[in-house]
Amino acid sequence: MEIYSHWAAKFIEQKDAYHCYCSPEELEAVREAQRAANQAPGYNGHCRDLTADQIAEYKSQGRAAVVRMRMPDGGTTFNDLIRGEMAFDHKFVPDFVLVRADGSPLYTLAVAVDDILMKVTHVLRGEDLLSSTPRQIRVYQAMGVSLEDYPVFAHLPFVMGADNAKLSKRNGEVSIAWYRDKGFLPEAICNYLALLGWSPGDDRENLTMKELCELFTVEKVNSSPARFDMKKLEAINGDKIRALTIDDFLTWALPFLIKAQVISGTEDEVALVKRALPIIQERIIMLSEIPAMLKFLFVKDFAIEPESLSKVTDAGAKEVLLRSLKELEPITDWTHDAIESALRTSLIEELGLKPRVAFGAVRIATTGSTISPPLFESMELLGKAASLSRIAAALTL
RNA sequence: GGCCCCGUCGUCUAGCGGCCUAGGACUCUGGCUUCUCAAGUCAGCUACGAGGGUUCGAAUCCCUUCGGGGCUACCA
Repeated sequence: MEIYSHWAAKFIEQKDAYHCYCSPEELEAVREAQRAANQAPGYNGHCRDLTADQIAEYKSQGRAAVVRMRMPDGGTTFNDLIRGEMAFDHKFVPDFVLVRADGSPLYTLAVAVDDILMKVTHVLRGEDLLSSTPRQIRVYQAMGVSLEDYPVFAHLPFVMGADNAKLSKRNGEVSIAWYRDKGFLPEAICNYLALLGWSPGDDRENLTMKELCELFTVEKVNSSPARFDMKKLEAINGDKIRALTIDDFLTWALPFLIKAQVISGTEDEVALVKRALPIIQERIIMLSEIPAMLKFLFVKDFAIEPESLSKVTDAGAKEVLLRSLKELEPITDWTHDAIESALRTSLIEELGLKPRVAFGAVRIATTGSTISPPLFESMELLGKAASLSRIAAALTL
C-alpha cells in the first residue's frame, strides 16, 4: 500500500498525475453527454489544471479527490508478440484514476508498479486487456523506467465455448477437477490446449509434453480466437491413453476402479486389472470408462443388464449356451485360443450360426452386456469356473 | 455510439504473391476389417465472409463493407 501511495504522490509531484474532485454523478453526466454527441467517452480533463482557489472551493464543499493520471497528447505504440506493432491514440485513452478517494490503489496502478518492481519480463494475458496497455505503459513512463526495462507484451486470443461465448467459470466446463474426474490425462489437455490457437507449423498434432516444451513459442500463437471442441480433446485423450505403457495405464486406472468400488485394491485384483488393461486400452477415450468395462470381472452378484435379457432367453440362445457349456467344460487349458477354437468349431461350424449371433449370446451371458471387450479374452480373464457358472445361470432365466 | 482486435472446411489449423483445381487433424457420411464396442484402414462431404482495387498472377498486399468479439468504471 505504501509503495503505491508513494508512487502516486511522486506522479503528482511530477505533474504526471493530479487530484480530481469530480463526483461520480458529474462524471456520469459527462459520459452521457459524450455518448449522445457520438463522441469518444472518457474523462474530459475538468480537473487537470485547477487553480488553488478552485481546489480550496472544492475542499470546502467537502469533496474527496481521486488521483488521476494525465495522458499526454500523442499516442502509445508497443510491440505485441502476437499482434505485432500496436498503436493507440491518446485521444481515446482518457485520463484514468490511479487511486480512489479512500486512498486505495486501482489495478491499473498496482499491476504496472508490480511489473517494474518485480522485474516482470513478459506480460501474457487475454486480449481483453489489450486496450489497457497504453495506460500501463504510461505508468512505466511516469516511474521513469527506461524502454528496455519494459516487459514484453503478448495478448492471447480468447478460447470460446461451443456457443461462441468466451469460456469462463460461468460458461462451459472449465474446472480442472472435472477433467481429472472424467479421466483426461494432463498431457492430453496440454496437448489440446496448445493446439488451440497454435500449431508447430507442420502437420504434427499429437505431441508429448517434452515436444510441446521444445516447440511452443508465443510468437506462433494466432491472433484469432478459438472455439473449444470437446470431441477433439477426447480424440487426443484416446490417443494418449493408447500410447501409455501398461504400467502407466495401470497407475492411472486403479484410482478410478477403486473410487467406483469395482475393486478394493488387493494384490490379486490389481494383477487381474493389469492383465485386462490391454484389451480395453484401445476402446476408451476417458479413464472414467474403465470401471464399467471391467466391472464384469469383479462383481459378486452378477446380473445381466435388463435390456439384453431377452436375447439370452429365446430358444436359439438357449441352444447356443447349452452347447457352449458342453464344449467348454472339458477345456483344461483355459486360454482365449482354446476357448475360441472350441466355440468356433461347435457354434459356427457345427451349428452353422453366424458369429455375431452365436458369440452375442455367450457375451451377454458372461459379461452381462451386448458391449464388452473381446469375448474370448474376457472369458479367459474371468476364469473357467465363473464363465461356466454364468452361462449355466443364464440357462435358467 | 466511440475506440480496438479478429475473420481459410461444422471445429482447430497449414498457408506469408506463383509449389493452392487450398494441405493436415477432429467431427460427420460411406466402404474394408470384424465375435459386440472400439481401434485400424480407404474414400467422400465441406472453406479463403462480400465487393472493389494493385499485379502477368492474390487466400496471401490495399480500400470499402459485412460479421464476430473486446474495451469504454473511484472492477480486475
